[in-house]
Amino acid sequence: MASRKPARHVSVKDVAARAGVSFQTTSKVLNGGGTVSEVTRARIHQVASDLGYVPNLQARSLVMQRTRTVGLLAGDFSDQNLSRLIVGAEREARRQGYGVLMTSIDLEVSGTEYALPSLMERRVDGILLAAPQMEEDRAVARALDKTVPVVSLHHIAGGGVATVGSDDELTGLLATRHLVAKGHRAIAIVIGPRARRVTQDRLRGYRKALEEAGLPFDERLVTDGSDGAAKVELLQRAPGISAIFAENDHLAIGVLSALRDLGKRVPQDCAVVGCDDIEMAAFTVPPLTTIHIPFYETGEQAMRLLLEMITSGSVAPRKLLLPVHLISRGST
Amino acid sequence: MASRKPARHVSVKDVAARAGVSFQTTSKVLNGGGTVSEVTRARIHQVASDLGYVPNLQARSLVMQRTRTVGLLAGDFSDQNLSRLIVGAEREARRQGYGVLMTSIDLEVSGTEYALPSLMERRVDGILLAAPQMEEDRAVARALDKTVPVVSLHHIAGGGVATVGSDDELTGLLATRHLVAKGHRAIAIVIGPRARRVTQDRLRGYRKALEEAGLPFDERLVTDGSDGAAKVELLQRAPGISAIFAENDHLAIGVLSALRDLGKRVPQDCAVVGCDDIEMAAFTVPPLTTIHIPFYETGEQAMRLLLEMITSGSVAPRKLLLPVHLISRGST
DNA sequence: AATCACTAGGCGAACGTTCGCTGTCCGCGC
DNA sequence: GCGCGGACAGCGAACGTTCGCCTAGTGATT
Repeated sequence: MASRKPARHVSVKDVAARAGVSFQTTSKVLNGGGTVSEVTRARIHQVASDLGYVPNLQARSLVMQRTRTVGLLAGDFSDQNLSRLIVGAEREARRQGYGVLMTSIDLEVSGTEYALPSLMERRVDGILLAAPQMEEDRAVARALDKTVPVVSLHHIAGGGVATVGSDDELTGLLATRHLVAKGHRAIAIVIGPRARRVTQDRLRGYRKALEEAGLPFDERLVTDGSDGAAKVELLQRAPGISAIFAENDHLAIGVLSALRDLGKRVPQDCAVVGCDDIEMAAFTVPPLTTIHIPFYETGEQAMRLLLEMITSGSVAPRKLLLPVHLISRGST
Repeated sequence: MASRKPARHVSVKDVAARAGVSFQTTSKVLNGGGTVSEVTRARIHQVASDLGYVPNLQARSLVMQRTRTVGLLAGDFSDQNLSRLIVGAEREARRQGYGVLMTSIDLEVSGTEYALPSLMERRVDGILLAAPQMEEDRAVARALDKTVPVVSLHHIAGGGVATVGSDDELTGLLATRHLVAKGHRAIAIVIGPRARRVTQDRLRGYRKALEEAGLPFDERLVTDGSDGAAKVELLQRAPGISAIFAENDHLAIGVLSALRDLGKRVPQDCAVVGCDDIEMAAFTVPPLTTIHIPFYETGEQAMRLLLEMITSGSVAPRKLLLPVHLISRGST
C-alpha cells in the first residue's frame, strides 16, 4: 500500500541554492561553458551529484528549439525484417545521442490520423518512415509538411523524400541469374502484392536476368503467392518448371511446403530461391538459398542520413541503395 | 540543393495575434476549458487550423510536470518474442495517448550507463523494462531511483518492482504433462542459461510434472542446450529417452535437427516439445508441439499496469502472471 | 438607482533551461 | 593615481505552455 508522492525532480535552481550561487551560473557549469572559477565549479558539481541532479531535456529543448529526439514510424515492429532495420536505426541514433520515439500504425486508416501528429506535437527533430503499407498513401506525403527532415525506407508517393533501401532489382537479378547458372531454363516466379515497389523491382530484376540469358519472359510463369489456387496450379505444371524464384522467404517457405505436399523433391525436381534471408531460412528442409538483404545496415544508414540532414539543416532528397548478395544453401 | 530554413513552428501566440485575443485565451480554447464565447472560440479554431497550429507538448509537459511519454528499455528489439511484447505494449500506450521512447542496451556494460539516464533526462512518466539480460544486474535496481513508476517483464534483482509475465512454471508443467500423457516415461529436458528465472521456473514445472506422474527426477537427463557435446551425448542415449522437452523453441529446433542428423524419426523414435510458439514452430518438419506464450497480451497488460500506476500515483509492486496453453502439433 | 451574479477575456506567474549583457573586483602598466 | 582589461558571477529575457485570479461589461433583481 505504499503510495508515494511523485517526489519532484531536482532542478538547477535547487543545486544553485545549495551551492550558494545563481542558477544561471549553475547552468553554465553543468551544461554550457562560460567562465567559472575552479572552486565554485567543483562545489557545484559536488552538490549536483549529492542531490542527484538530472538535467531536464524538455526545458532545454524549449529554448534550444530542438529535442535531440527523432520519430520512428513503423508498420509492424514484430515483422522480422522491419525489426532488424529498427535495431540498426536505434543503435545509430543512440550512438549520436538521440532519443527515438516509436509509434506504429497498425489499425488506423492512415498514419496521418494519429501517428504523425503525435510525433509533431512532441517536436521530433526528424522522422524515419518504415511502413511499407503506406507506400501509396498520398496523404502521408501531404501530412509531411516540410517542417522536419524525413527519411523513408520505402518509396513515398509524391516523392521529395530521401530514401534508403536495398537494391531490389539487383536482388531479383542475382536470384534469377543463380538459377540460370545452375542450368535452369524454365524459371517461375512467385510474387507478393503487385502494387508494392519491392515486388515490381524484383520482378524487373527477374526479367532482366532472363533477357541476359536469352530466355523468353512468360507471363504465365508469374504467380501471386497469396492466391493459393494459382500457386497449386503453377506447381502442378512443375514438371515443365525446374526452378522457382520466390520474391520473399515467406513465400519461398510456402512454396517449399506445397512442393513437399505434391511429393516433389527440392532441389532435384525443383529448385527454390527466396529473398530476404530471414532467420528461418537457414532451418528449412532443405535450407533455403536466398538473397541476403542488409536490413541492419539499412536502418543504420537511414538514421545516419536523417541525423545528417538534421544537423546540416539541408535536404537534398537523396536516394541510397545498399548492395545485396546471394547466400547459397541446399534448396538449389 | 534546396536548403530550407527550419521554418519555425506556429505557437499559440501566433494564433492569438492573428485572432486578436490574448494568447492565454487561445490556450483555453485550444486545450484547457475556460469560458470563452462561441464566436471567438470558432474564430480561434479557424485561425489555428489556417496557420497549422500544432501544440507543443514539451512546453506543456514543463508546466504540467508530466510528459505523457513512457520509456521502453529493451534488450534486443529484433528478438521475436520481445518484439511481440513491444508491439502489445506500444499499442496500449498509443491507445491511451502516450508516446513511447525506446532504447536498447546491446553493448553497454549495463543499462545503467546510458539508457536509464537518457530516459530520465527526457522525463518519462514511467519505464517498462524488457531486458532479460539485466535480470541479475543489481545496479539496475539501484539506478531505478524511486522517482518514476517501473514495470518489468522479468525479474529484477532486489525486487520492489512490479512485474508482468507468463507463468513459466505452468509452462514446464503443461509441456511435461503432455509428454507423460502420451505415455512417455523417460523424458529429458534441454535448457538455456541456468541462471535465468525462466529456465529455473520451467525446470521446476518439469520436475513437478514428473512428481505428479510418480516418475523420478534424474539430473542426468538435464542438458544445457548451448553445450553441443552434451546435447549429442544426450541424444545418443535417445534409445532410452523417448521424449525431449526443450525449454524454448530455438533449442527445440536444434534438437530436431540433431535428431534428424542421427537418423531418428520424430515423433516415432523421440517426441519433442518446445516453448514459446515462435513463428517458425509451425513450419518445422514435423511441426513443433509447443507451449504458446501470450507475448502480445503480456506487453499490453504490462503497459496497462504501468499507465495505471502513473495515473494513480500509487505503487503496490504487483506481480501478474498470464496463463499459457499447449499447442499440439506433429512433433509429439 | 444601487446591487448582484454572471460571463468573457486579460494578466501575471510559473515550469527549467540557455544566452547575452552587465556589474564588480582585481592586478597591472603607465 | 588613473585607467584598463580580464576573470568571475549575477541578472533579465526568452522558449510555449497552463493556471488561478482579476476586471470590465451586461442584464436582471431589489
